[in-house]
Amino acid sequence: MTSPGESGTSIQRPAKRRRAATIVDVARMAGVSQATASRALNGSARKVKQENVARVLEAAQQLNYVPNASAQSTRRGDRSTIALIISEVTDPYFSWIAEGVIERAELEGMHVTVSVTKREASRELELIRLFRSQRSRAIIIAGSPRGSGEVASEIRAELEAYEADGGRAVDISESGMPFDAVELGNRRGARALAQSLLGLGYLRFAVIAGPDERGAAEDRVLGFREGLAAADIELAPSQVLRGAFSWEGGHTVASEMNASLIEQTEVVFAVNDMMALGALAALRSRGVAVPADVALAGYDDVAPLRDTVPALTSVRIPLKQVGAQAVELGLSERGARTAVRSVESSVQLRASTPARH
Amino acid sequence: MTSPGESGTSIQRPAKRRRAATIVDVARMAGVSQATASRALNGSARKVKQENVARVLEAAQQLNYVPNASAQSTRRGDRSTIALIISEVTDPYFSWIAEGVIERAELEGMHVTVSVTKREASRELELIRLFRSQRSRAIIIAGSPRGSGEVASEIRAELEAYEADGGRAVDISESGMPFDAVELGNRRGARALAQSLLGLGYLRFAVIAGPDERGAAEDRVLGFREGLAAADIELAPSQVLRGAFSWEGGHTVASEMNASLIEQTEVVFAVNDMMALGALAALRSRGVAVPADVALAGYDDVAPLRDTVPALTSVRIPLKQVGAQAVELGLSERGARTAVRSVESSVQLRASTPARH
DNA sequence: CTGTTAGCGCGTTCAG
DNA sequence: CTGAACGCGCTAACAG
Repeated sequence: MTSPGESGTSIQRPAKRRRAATIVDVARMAGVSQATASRALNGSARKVKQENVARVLEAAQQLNYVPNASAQSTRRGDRSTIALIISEVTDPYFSWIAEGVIERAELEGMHVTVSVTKREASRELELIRLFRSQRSRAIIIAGSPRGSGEVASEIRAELEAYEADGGRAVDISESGMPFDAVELGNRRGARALAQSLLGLGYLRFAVIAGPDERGAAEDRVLGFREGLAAADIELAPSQVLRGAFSWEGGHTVASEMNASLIEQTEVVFAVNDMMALGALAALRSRGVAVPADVALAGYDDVAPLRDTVPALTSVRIPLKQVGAQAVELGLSERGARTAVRSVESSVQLRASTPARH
Repeated sequence: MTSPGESGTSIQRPAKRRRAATIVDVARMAGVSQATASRALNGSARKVKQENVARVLEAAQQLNYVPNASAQSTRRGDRSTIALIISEVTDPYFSWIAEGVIERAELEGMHVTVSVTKREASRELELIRLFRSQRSRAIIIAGSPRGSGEVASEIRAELEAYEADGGRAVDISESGMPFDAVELGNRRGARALAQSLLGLGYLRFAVIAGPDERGAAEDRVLGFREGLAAADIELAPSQVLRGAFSWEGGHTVASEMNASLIEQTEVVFAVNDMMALGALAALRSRGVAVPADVALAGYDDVAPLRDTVPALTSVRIPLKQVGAQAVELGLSERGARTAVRSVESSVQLRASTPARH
């Protein structure tokens, strides 16, 4: 909160009109009717005399005319923007999905508006309502925190209403909601990771999981459990630590992790890379060497985080592709049943989980 | 590109009406006039009988009514959303600014729509036009690539037109454009970094800069030069390497960096952290040890990138605060002159630049 | 307190 | 090919 601070050397600003030019102004200036102006500006079916087109375009240029998007879509019933709802902008998991969504949408000539829930279901509900009211073409939701509470069913109802009005909801997750979805294969990926780690000779595990048992991230815990079960290994409750889905979350969990638990653990699996990195930092500052004292694996395999030291074992998800597929679903014709796309993930073994002798 | 893939077990979707309910539907159902319905829904000045309010709300609920945002703003001339234009979503520099913008905007009850230029000026122009047409309350631009070309002046004209129509443009950078701005102190910060490095005993420098001499990042090169000049050290052209503003950019530059140049260099300054990390990875794979063989510094001090090994020296900018201030400017009354806010940055010396002997 | 009427800015019939 | 007139969904005047 700095003070207003008007810089002394700053530039004078030209003061002009206050109201934006409308198509009527353009028409008047061009000396044609408003209808003709409209036709000239957005090549309608009807033809307009070349000369008039030129005059209108000239006038528009002159007046710096831009159509009023609200009025336009009021009239046309437009649905020309895609809404993307994510939990957190600064989390690379979400920003890579966003990248994919934006790129693919642009290819289709659509614009994307990104908004953030901060993992609050109430905010998600509010946003869905907003986009419904804005007549967005599709609403893509990545990482909804909704479990089964009060708000959760309101959200579902809102999305159903949105679809009833002709919108398209696309879920990025594992959820069995009645909407189209892009599945990340979290469960399968985590199972594969567990098996890979077993293959490397690890036998004693701990998991750094999300704050509660809701959401798609929990599928990673589940899958990991299943993978271990194949070797008759179970995860005791004390071996599943919970924290926020962030660097800080992983850091906190690892900082507070019981020393004897660390002692007994050969490898820690954090359900996403950010948490893994937080844990890595915390372990390091506790004097616990990774991977010498304890190995570490993450999930998502987010690009710039790959080259930590030691390099982090993770499960790669083609996040950009996930975003792109969500757009494709959102733009496709809606069938009678929900459509599901899924992507392949792959275990990336690196230095943070060396083979155990 | 996966095939449509309709999952067999997927859920049946309820098919309903196709047109969204309007306020007329609500009014009819409640048995009141459309005007009363409007008043009941958004508590206007006039009072409405309690019973009617209840009937209207009930009907709205029943019909799953949501106001048509376009029609609403067509009528009210609304300006209730803030537009944020950034270069890249996946770059933490921008996503942290976005975080600040979104949080602060939410405090003011405004929504933010984020969009991305991919550093293409033409795309920036298109977006500004879009937001002008959408009557956004303010347009906040972070990291505009605009230099002085053809598009650059079009962009400027577009922004001026936008302001003439009552919008507010806010620039996040160092630019001397006639718009309000949040200054990052790039030049000052880079100068301070140079001086700190000199203080540590470094005498031979190289810089990894942006792809060209446009934009705010170039101020960092300039400031760095100024800092060195104080010790009578100049940066030869061969000591300024240019690459893309990304991990890949830094990686490429460092990969292709002349071996003898590395030999002669004591410390490399990359104009942002992402590039620094890319360079770090490249150097490492070339067998050049950091900081033993060459030291390394970045800029921005972006959060989750701090705990690399070695920890990266950088210049911290309070990015969230920058975003917040941009919102404050965008929402403030416009004065006759452009307003400028500035934030303090601070050099963070870490293991990647140890003191020399 | 309410209903009727008049626009907001635009695209689009329907006559010329 | 063009203009006059209408209506999208909504809010805000104006009369009751």
